[in-house]
Amino acid sequence: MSLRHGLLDLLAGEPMSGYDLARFFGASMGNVWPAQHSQIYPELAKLAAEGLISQTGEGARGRKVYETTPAGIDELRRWLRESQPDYSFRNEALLRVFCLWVLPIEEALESLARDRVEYVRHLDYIENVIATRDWAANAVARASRLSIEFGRRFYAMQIGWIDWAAEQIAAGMLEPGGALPALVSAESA
Amino acid sequence: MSLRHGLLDLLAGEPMSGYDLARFFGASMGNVWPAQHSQIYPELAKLAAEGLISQTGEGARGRKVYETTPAGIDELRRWLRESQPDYSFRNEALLRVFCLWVLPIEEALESLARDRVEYVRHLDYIENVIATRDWAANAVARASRLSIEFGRRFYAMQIGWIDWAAEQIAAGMLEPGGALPALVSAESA
DNA sequence: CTCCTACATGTTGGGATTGACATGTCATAC
DNA sequence: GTATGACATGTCAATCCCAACATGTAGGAG
Repeated sequence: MSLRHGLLDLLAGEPMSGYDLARFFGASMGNVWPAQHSQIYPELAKLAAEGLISQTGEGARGRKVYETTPAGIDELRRWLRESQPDYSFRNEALLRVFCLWVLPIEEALESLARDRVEYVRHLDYIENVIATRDWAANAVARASRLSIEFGRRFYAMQIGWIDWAAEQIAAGMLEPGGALPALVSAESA
Repeated sequence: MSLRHGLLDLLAGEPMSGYDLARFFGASMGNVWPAQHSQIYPELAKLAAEGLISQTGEGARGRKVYETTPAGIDELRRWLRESQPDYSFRNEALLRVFCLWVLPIEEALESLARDRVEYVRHLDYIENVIATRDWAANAVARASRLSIEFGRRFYAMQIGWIDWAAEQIAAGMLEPGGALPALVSAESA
């Protein structure tokens, strides 16, 4: 039930169409709550039916522009106040690190190196965004600045962590060392 | 399709039952890939049917102990090699920060303070785990050490970030400042 | 000997999410 | 004029995932 609140937030900051949201998600909120257009359009219809957003404009090619209503803002407020956040998270890249011991050292290092490239790319992008956008424009933009700062620190942290992990592995941390003889796989047989 | 690989990894490290896995998930891998027992049991049945794990023991109360087969290890290896990781992630706590501008400054700060308590708790727990467990025992444990280090840095980073964000907000960053007059909600009317 | 708790494994209904399918419009370049 | 690509909205089937339901066992306390 979080997508709807993300949409309410975005549509409170600036009236937008589903198409805009789908693209905008990729660049901003999509970094903390990804969503495809196939999920966004039905959710917009539901929000509109509940009066939490309203269609305030129409454009070419059937474009529908929505805006969060005062009731929508209140719902956002209610959500923040009355529900406690779910702090759990999924991280597939990290799950892979758990499994890295099944690969030869060289491949494990390559895997981490690929992750590193990804994180550096994110960090560069974020630093560019921070330097380029106008973060004082309105309250929504200012709140976004808080979240994007999280992203900056997050990716910087991950790069540091990858470098540490690679160092550990290079120093022989994952070497079999005689452990787990039962796990010799068909491949190595 | 990541749960299955998490299970393959855990059952390669140590033969376990679904019950063990469900509890173990909460303490280790569950931090990067949460799963309920209602998801674990059917997945174990599927993995067993595919020959990627096999039941190697039986205990009291219908307990079934599974172990990853060599074919399962190979599948783990294939997964790491042939698929690229999905780097996207969901973070509800961060989504909330995006929305924090709808709350009075005081409440926004309280919200961050609650998050901080949570992160400190995680960090303390992780530092205890790092100090207590035997991380040299086997390759699986050594690989886990890499992931838990991520957790340590992740929570430390978040605490630093929260403190920064709270400072920004306290300094008036979210103050309306005349912006967004259209967003006055029913509540403040 | 009974009650309670922890152990242990399942199923089921529903909501969340994705990828593929489907449809139609407008602008521009050729 | 027409082909192409970006714009724009939607649906559908399948999967993922969770909360709740359902069932039964072993051990220990009293």
